[in-house]
Amino acid sequence: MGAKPQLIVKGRKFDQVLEGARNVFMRDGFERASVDDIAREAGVSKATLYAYFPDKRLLFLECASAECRRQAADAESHIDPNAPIADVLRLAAERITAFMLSEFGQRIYRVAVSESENFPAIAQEFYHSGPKLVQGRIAEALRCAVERGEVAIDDIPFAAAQFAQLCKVDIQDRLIFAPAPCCTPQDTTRVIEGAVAMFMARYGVKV
Amino acid sequence: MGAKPQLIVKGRKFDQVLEGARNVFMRDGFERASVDDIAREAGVSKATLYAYFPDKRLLFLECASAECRRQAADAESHIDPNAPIADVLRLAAERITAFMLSEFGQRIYRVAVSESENFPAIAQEFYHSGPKLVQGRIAEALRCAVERGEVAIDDIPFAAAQFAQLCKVDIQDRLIFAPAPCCTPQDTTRVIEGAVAMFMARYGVKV
DNA sequence: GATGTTCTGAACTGAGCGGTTCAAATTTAT
DNA sequence: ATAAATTTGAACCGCTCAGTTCAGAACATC
Repeated sequence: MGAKPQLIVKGRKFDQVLEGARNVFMRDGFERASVDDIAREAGVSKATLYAYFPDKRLLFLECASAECRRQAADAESHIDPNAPIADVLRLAAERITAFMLSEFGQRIYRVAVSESENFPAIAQEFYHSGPKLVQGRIAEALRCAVERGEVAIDDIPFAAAQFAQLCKVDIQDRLIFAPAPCCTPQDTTRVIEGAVAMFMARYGVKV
Repeated sequence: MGAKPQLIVKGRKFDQVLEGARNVFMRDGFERASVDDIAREAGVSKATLYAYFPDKRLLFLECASAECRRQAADAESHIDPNAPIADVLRLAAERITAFMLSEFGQRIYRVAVSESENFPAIAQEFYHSGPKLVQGRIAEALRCAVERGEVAIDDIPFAAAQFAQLCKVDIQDRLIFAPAPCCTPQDTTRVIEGAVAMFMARYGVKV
């Protein structure tokens, strides 16, 4: 049989550890997560865990980095640069709101904010593999649309940031601060349509 | 001499305790703040502290509530409902960005997010005495402007939320996630002017 | 099935923290 | 001055948690 792809990981349980840590850290944050809990969740002995990661902080850093990479990979959507810009924006808005509404999106944001002071490196990585990356994608699409003459924009990155921001209207704050059932699909749709309408009103070229 | 205003507080050191707790909680968050630290910061013995607040959580709740009230009081600015709406919005935007950029604004947001899961009541109070309140103020101003025929808006609260959101473009994320020197006054001005321009393009009535 | 590696489980250390206690000291009120 | 209320400091309890240790079991490899 063909040799299985031998990864650089030293032992069998490496991935289990990372997976378990991911769950617990995302659930409880860095401080409240206990190493014993992580070991239990990972189905691994504490000794094994410490064989791989001699320090809780290192384990957290590794997890957070992995999550950021995963997040960036998930954002790898193919944007059709030839579609009408309003459609492209609507699609982007749908992805942004969906991410915010997802369990994963909320948890990672919370953890990133909470630990941004103790782990500034992680905060930066999150920023670049999340908001900044999205902004860049939108900017690319806008650049195409400007060339096609659909929109007139002087500061493209800024306009992209404005649009991304408009997608969060009322959703982000309520998700974080208000109790659970706070964003109906209708709300989301209104935010998305509102964002597109506002953006086109500002930058759209009258036909 | 006239009797000093006797507050309902039982002892002399009550305010000291609250003040010290405020500082430490805002610096370290709930979990990382130690009661011994708070007592030291307040210049008060641990026994005294526990005489007033028999529980760390109660102390935190009291502090957070007080901060929310303070925050709401600070927002008590007089909006001239007869001024042109663009000017009103510009002023509101300046206040919003100034708050975000302030040390206080950043700390309270961070703490609110961090503790929103363990203290949902606090999170809600923060939301209502902060973002929600601001949104309400803007909505009022918009209502006047609609009556004057300066703008045409169907969903006023939503439009207010949109504007408030536009004031945070790129600032909020960078303040939280990126290292310190990240927002020049020029950046801020661009965000404010960009928000007003966009809002007026969408809702302004052509003269 | 022998050998070397990885994993286990459970006990242990040491430190920090929330919360308590109390006799003595200080402040305030009468 | 005296009595009552408040504050102090320091020791103390019980608990949790990060990190260590190690003899032996499970596993992989040849």
